[in-house]
Amino acid sequence: MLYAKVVLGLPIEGPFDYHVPKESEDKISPGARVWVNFRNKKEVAYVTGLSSRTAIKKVKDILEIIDPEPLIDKKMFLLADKIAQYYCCSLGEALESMLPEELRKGRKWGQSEFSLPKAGKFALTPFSQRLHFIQGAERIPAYLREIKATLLQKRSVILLFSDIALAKKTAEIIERDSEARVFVLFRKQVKGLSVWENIKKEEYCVVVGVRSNVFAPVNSLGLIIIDQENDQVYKQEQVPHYHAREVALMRAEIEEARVVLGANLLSLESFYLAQNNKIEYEIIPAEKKYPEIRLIDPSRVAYADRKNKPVFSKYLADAIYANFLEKGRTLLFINRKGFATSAACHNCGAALKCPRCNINLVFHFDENKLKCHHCNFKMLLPEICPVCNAGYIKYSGLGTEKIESELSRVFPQARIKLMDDFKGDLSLTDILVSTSAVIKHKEFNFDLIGVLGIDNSLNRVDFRSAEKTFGLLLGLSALTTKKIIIESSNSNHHCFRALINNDPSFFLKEELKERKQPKFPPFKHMVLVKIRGRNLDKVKKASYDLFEKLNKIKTSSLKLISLNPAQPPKLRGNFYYQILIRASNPKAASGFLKLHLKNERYSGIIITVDVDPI
DNA sequence: AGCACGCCGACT
DNA sequence: GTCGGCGTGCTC
Repeated sequence: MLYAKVVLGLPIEGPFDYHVPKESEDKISPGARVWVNFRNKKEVAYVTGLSSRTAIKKVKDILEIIDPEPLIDKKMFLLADKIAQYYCCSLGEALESMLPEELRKGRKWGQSEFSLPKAGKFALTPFSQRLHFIQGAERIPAYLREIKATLLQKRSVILLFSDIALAKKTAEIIERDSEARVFVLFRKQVKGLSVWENIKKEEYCVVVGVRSNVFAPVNSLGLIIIDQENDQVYKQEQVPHYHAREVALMRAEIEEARVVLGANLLSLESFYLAQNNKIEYEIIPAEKKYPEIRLIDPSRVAYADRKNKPVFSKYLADAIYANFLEKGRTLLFINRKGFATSAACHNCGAALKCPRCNINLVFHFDENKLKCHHCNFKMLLPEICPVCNAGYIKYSGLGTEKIESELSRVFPQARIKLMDDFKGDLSLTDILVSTSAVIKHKEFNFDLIGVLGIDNSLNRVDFRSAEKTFGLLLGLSALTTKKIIIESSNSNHHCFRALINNDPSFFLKEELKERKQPKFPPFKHMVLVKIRGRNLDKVKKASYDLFEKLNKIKTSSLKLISLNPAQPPKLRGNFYYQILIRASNPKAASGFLKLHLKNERYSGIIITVDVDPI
């Protein structure tokens, strides 16, 4: 008798034993997909091993073997295993996240006639030589250089970009520059499976795509390049919540490949990695002239219109008008999305921070209190600002929505457009009003950029708010060679000091210092246990119960920090609570959670784990 | 995750 | 008496 051990793409660990029918014994191998009957449903399963015995009494038969040859090789298993351990998911879930949709649904694929050359043994290179960081706007030539060197060794290259359009555009450039086959691969692509098959057939090639392309089925992987690696899109929103950068490092370790991380501004994670491993990072100097940056404190200057709500300062209004008279083009940037979460003094602009965590406090209407979402610190809303002893604290969020109509009122002669209904021709526009969507348009060139409400972005309840804000400002600075006027009451913030001096590395150094004391990433890891359900009382009860239970278990692998309603607390009919955990070692923390969440069952409640949440 | 089994309340 | 609510446990 022969039994197969299989795993499924479900949040249950397994493996499960199935009987291999006599006539199929020589047709099955580990790594193949099979159809099985699992709890009365026909499901795709992945064979992890074979055995002549089983401890299970009622074993079902395998219904059908899908792959005559293994689909998943040893390296894929190793990678899936690392992902499952790090991101606290089952092996089956990790495996499924690596495969294209069609294969997960049991579709057959054309086996490759290509057989790998005798596993070429690559020299074991130390970690620091396998990693390379590139900071600066003109990164493509550096990528081409790295790609060329890798192809020369007849090894494959995987490139990840933050969006599909950029991936396609760069694929064309690479195609022109090199002789190797270049593929574009992404999920939900027409004929995606055939592209996937073709990649498998190539001895070595270049594959360009977005996040999931980190799993491209190339042979002899030599290099993974992640462009704009600080972008949040590399984090997957569904289980398993993997980050392509982390997976790239895992895969590179298995396949002895190099990793190149590029960005206008490196992520704090990468910067920390570089510092810890004493890796010099390559800084590419910009060719464009850097604009003059001017900071205006909106609490200390006159406004364009005193009667109405202050929308923008007189200084900025005058500059826009002067620019208009000279037929210059203005961009007015408003970070519309980042609003109304912090409490700040209306006089001095200071945001109220948690004395323990140094992050912004959140105002809760129901209790009229300020709370820290990290450690549960609470305080009553003070009437007087503790920084300037005057003014009054306001729940912030200026009326930015009305910017466009305000502009039309102040400048009736100007042609004003919103980015949303912008139709590609900048020449007919005097003033463009936009959110961060404008940053993608690297071809834009303004004579003046006004930045409004950036303090809302800086004061957000998120330890990454400064990093995100600086990234935003850096992106804006590439859209002009002349002048940027920023309204902010935080003129001393390292974010602006770095911007004025065009020194991103200064920002990274300062930001790293800020994160050290509160043990924020990249110093420690965060883990979020999310509890969701349709009934708020049940979710609440289950959450408190779970928090208590986890808190009672003695462990050094993690520290429970807080239990709070999630942001947002209600989504698509479900209520969300979350337990925030700090850990030095995500693998150990995941192991702990897997072990102890296994027996935690609450009716109508679903618990998921997000390691390194964004 | 999703589904079956099972034990207590309102009903033709 | 039974239909059906959801709490609990299991999936080879």
